[in-house]
Amino acid sequence: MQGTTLQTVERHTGGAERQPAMRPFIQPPPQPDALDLLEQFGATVSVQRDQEIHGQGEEASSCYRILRGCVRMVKLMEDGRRQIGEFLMAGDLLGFDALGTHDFAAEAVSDVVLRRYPRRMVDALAERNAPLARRLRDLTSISLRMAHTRLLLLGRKTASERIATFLLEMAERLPQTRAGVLDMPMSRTDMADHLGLTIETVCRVLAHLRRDATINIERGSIEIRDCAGLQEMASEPRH
Amino acid sequence: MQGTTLQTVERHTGGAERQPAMRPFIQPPPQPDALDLLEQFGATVSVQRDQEIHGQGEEASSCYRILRGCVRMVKLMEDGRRQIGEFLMAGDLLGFDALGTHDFAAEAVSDVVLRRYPRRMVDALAERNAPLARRLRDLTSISLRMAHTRLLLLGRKTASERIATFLLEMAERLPQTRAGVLDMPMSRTDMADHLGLTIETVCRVLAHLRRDATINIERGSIEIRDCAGLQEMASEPRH
DNA sequence: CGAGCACTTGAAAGATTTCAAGTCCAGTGG
DNA sequence: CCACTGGACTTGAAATCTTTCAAGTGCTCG
Repeated sequence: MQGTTLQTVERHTGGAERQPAMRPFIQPPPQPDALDLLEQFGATVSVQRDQEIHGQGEEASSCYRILRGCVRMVKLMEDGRRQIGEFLMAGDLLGFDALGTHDFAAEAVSDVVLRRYPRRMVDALAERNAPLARRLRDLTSISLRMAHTRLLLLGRKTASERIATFLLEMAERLPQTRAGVLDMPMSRTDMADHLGLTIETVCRVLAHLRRDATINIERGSIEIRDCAGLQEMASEPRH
Repeated sequence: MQGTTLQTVERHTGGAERQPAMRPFIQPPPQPDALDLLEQFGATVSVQRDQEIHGQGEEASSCYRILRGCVRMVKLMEDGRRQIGEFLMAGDLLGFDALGTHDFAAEAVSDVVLRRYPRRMVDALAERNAPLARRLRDLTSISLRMAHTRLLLLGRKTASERIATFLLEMAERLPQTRAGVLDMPMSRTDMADHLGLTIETVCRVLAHLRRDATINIERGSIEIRDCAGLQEMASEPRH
């Protein structure tokens, strides 16, 4: 299904392979994880920037763990309007919450390395392993919670609130080389399609934040200079 | 937690109780369902219109099956902005996809009868029963799929498209007394908060559809007269 | 060095919201 | 029984936020 875009780098047989050593801030989870069971069925694959990992509506025959890079989950309308459900980063899981087919297409925002597991195996193992089954359910619940949070953002927040919320979320999820400096792998268009805005509105709000000295904008990265200001602007929902 | 708003009508001990006989169009699922296991731990409760079933962020100690009536899932912001994640109808399940705490508050749109199950039991049974565990995971995946569909609606669809999509969705989910006539238990405000619009915009779009003879509006119900027209207007995403 | 693409910025247009009246109905009390 | 009140719903007009349309900048790649 997704064969042409994926280049199998290594067909793995041994134990759990961890993150590449180059990014020391991405720690493997120290605790044992029910998902570790899957490791023996994993294969490491590379996907180039803008290549599709799987299509929308495609049968969910694999799921993935992202080892490196950034992935966008994309839904398209007939006329080209696009919604990015979420961005996935190194360490995130992809497709474990699918039900038969993928709700979104998955595309590489940057060059991506991921570990692929056959869904057939995942389901078979879960059938006989209650902790794994539980873990998978919780994983899906976590995705659901994130989607619910985003409903409020898209339904009720203003453009500035959306941008502020997004920046804070990225600050939590992205590896920060220097304090407050976020590598932003996605384009302005991607941000816009994630936040339900146009690219121009994204630019304008970011420009406004820059003039405020709330953030600093550089090529491919954004520095958060006034985190508290952003938090105020984000209008988080009642806890 | 949710004690004061819920009135326990019956503490049940026997087998699966089905829908009340008054609404013949709500059929109990004929196939056996892994969830039937829970039935012996269920209790039937009634909740009056506008009463809370559980609060937002509250510990998810129970889950429910809706036997009768309509429930809204609500998220509030500090300043009162409100997002309704979804409406749940007779036959729908509530809280089975929660993770520790409820993402939304659940409120009765109309008088509601539901069957309550202790989550502790649900989890305990799932631990020892793989089909049930699988069923619960699939349930959560279904919720997630619906949320993902709604992200596109809120992020990218116009007001008319949102209304058309909503009406068609209700047409599929609501019991229809007469062909094409939908009992709409929720207020315009509820619809607006579900669709990320204002009440005025909802009214205006509905009025426009009425002038078009696409729908007919009555007290508490809407008749769909041109389903194909609505489908065209809804701009469904690529399949 | 030129082309192309991502990004920015300004100005005008437009969709939706906000503000303001009304209407309609159900329930209440005289 | 009927007027009254309040809430849900409608509708119009003005305001506003965001988008659309247009240009222009700057960087990267060939």
